[in-house]
Amino acid sequence: MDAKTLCLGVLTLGDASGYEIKKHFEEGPFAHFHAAGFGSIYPALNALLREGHVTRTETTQTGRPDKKIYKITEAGRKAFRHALHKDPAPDSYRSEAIFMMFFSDLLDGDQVRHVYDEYLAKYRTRADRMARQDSCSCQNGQRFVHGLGLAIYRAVVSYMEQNRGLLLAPHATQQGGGAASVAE
Amino acid sequence: MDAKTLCLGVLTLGDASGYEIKKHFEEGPFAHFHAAGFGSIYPALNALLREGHVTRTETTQTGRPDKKIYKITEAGRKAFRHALHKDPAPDSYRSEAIFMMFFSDLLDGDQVRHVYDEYLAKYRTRADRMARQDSCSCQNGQRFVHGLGLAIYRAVVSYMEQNRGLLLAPHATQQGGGAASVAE
DNA sequence: CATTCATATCTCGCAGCGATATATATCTAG
DNA sequence: CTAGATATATATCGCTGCGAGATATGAATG
Repeated sequence: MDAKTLCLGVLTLGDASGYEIKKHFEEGPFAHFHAAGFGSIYPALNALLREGHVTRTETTQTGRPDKKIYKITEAGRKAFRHALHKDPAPDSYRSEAIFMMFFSDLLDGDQVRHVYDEYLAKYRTRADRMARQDSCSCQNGQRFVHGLGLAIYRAVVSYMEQNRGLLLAPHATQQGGGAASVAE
Repeated sequence: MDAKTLCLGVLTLGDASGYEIKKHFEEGPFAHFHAAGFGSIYPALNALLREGHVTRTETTQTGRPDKKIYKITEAGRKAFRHALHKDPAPDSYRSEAIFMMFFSDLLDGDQVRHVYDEYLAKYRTRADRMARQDSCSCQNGQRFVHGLGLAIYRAVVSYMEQNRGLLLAPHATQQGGGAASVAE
């Protein structure tokens, strides 16, 4: 699925600028299942404009830089629906943090603890934020995806809490404690 | 984390050819947390050879094409350990299937059912395979990562089974027949 | 008064994914 | 018995697109 299709998808939810589309991929409802950077979004929007799949309105703002609001056209909706009817590419997940934890025996204790703590904190924050967001979205697909994200985040948090001992020294589970043998 | 570091990581687990390294990323213990294609692996191995981080042994096989076995050097181990001490890049997860399910209201029922069924089947298979693999790996980091993968897959399967109704029409599950109201 | 942050658009280089080419032996189907 | 698929094995090429930076400005922070 290319960047154009992703942008069209966001635009079916409402008109937006390139900047807003990016934010959508960072904080929005499917932030957790896809990403896109400026380097893909802006070229994609220009291509969509050329193809007549979106229209562009330039809004002059006082103070702020000018905004270019993109709106999906009927042709765009049709193209998007068409793209959704192809077989989905397989999922791809990549996590450097987990790769590091896999090799925890090659790392010193402080680094493992650091990576573990940061990772758990990040997933806790996300789970909390998602739980608060609730399902303001009325559409079933959106509710389904939101719930799935939440379920995954909770599973990760729960597993990590219960298996901390596997990664971090078998002796002390305390963090404040006095670093007995671990000296640097 | 670049392809070179990923290859070094695999080679700390044992000598391997480029082909075997690829298989490692497809079926091995961290298959689920990273991927790499030939287009990244072979150039990476050549670069590592130039840098002295691996050595290469050409083995002539009868029948099969020649194999080039790569072995990590002391310098390579050091470089790998060094790379593991940098802050990990944030996770990235991309799933076209979930993106599609998000927009399930724009798709016709057959397509949604198709995507849902394929997706659930794939995750069930993976969860089963992982459960069977067990933790033959004695190292803690490997056990931790294996368990985490299993926990995530189980959470996905469980959530999807319980929330099938959100995506697929509330009335009928209609697989074959005329479909009354409640079939399941 | 300086700096950092948030809004906003856009380009460029480099990494790397997917597809393809090449070669061969075995396994499967017609 | 041959045709095609499958598995082993290496390698390159083009296109996509990510990350980093350039550019611009007002508002909040120090």
